[in-house]
Amino acid sequence: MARSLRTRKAGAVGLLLTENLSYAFRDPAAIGFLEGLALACEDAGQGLLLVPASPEREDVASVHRAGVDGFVVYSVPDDDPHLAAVLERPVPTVVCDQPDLGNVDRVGIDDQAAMTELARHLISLGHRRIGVVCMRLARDRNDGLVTLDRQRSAHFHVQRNRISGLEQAFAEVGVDWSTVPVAERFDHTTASGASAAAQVLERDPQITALICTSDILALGALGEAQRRGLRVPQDLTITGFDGIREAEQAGLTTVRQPVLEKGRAAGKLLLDSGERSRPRSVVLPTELVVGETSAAPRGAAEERWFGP
Amino acid sequence: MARSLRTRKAGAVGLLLTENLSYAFRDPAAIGFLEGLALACEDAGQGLLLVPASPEREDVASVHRAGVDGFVVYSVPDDDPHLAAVLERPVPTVVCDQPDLGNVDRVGIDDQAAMTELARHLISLGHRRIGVVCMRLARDRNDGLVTLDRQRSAHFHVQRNRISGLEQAFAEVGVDWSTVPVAERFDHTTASGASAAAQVLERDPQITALICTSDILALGALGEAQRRGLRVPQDLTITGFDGIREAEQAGLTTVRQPVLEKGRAAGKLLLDSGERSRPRSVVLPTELVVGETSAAPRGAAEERWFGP
DNA sequence: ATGAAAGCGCTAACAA
DNA sequence: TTGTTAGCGCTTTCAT
Repeated sequence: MARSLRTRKAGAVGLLLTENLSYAFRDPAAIGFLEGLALACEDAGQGLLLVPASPEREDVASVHRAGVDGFVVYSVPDDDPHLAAVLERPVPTVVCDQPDLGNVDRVGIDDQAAMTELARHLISLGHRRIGVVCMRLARDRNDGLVTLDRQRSAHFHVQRNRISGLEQAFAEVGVDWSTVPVAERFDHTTASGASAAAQVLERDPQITALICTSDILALGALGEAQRRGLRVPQDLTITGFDGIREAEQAGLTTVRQPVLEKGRAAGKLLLDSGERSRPRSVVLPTELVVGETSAAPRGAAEERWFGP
Repeated sequence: MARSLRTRKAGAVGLLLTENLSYAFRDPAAIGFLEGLALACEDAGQGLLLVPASPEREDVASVHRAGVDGFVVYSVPDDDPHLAAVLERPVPTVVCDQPDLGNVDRVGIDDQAAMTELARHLISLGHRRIGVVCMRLARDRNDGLVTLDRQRSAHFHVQRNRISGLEQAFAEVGVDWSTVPVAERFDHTTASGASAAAQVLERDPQITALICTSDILALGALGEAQRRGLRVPQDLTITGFDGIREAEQAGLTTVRQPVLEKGRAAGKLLLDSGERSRPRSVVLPTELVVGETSAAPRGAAEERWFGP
């Protein structure tokens, strides 16, 4: 410690993720991101400190005491006190999946464009009546249907942009977004996906497509559909987001994002000592993956045969 | 840093694993262990520092400079300089899957007994002519068949004990261990499992069972068997070790060990401030999982019908 | 060359 | 209560 104090080097990178620590090893997308970040760290001979910052606790001390030379901030709400604490520290920082803060390096994808592309795929199949299952939108727990206002003021950049990408695409074909049921879940688990899917289907049993903002949620929704005797994709189209291995195995229609590269890019940006003149921004490409869980709704298929 | 220096508390636990850092997020068994460790850390409000210590580098500095209140050492060779460096530091330490060092806390399983149980299962099925695929046995790379001497002087406690459990069980039914081909691989990947399986099968095409010391290796061996047109288990029995999800999905016969509990136990032991009088040792239970990749060899089956 | 001393930024103990 | 000071263990600098 004395050495670090004197040399002003800790030899480690801090990772802030506003989840329980163990989440980093439970969520496949997070694991991929961390593998990439770890790759960058090992190349530079740096350690990787997972900073505890559970969403419940307001305990910012862990950020202050973290012995690190810089921070990577991964997918936290933009009003998170831990994030504010990180930005107060005079060390380089890279934020991931965050809005542009103006003065720090950024890595991310174009969530809105990616979701718009997915929406257009569904629209071209004929879907007009849809439902949405999304992750936590703010720091408070709100396991239920979401008002328009809450959607638009969501503090998670990723969720806000994915939903707004959907809204935009569906607005182009005349869908009134205020009629679209959106169910939010605090915990990112397949159980959440299942219960949220159930909630949306109860609200509007006529939907032909259920769009989930993550693969984990979509896999849960898939289970719920099966439980209800709904065939996918004949009776219901279900889509995810992320492109995790489990989704691929399930044949899920989803958006693939390069999670490992995202982590590696964040690490490189942080550890690349030079070029710290102005904030850099890395936007990685995404890819629509059309699997076996999306198809034309039955009504649309009939329309094609019998005319409108 | 100054705070940590003054209070003599870093607020973090160090994890030493002699692999590239990113391995922690690539190997399912390691991920499970880390999830458990992270659970223990988050309960105590502690961070988790992954200390870089690649097997190639002899760079012990990362251990010295790590700002941590204690170390968990996971599956390193017993002669690893990083381990020695950890033991020199005056902080509590818990070793995992290591031989009894006498003066530090330990968490592990009974590898030898677990492997003996697996061996007895195979023996009862009638297997006598076998081959083995194992992980790295020492710090040097030796991708090839292993001499008896190298097996016995292996520096990885886990591998040494698993192999010796096999030897012991098969010796009881008259198998001369020096005739059993054992292939070692430095990298722990399915590709390694495949190439090692190929090497063993080329050395002795008559073997009826291929015992792998990890599920990852076994999954690779499964692929190699398929490539060679060998049906599993009719033509060849293949077994693994660990009980990872992927193994379960493949129906692999294996030994399940509670990796998450192992991590959690290590963390609890380290963070449990009291009771530091004498070194504690936690041995967790294992369970033989008989899947669909083990069956009686064809010769044995015929013997049963036609008599010896 | 080798050795002594200052100081990194904070906290804990002590003094007022 | 509030204010002051010594010192955590190392490195770096400066003097011998």
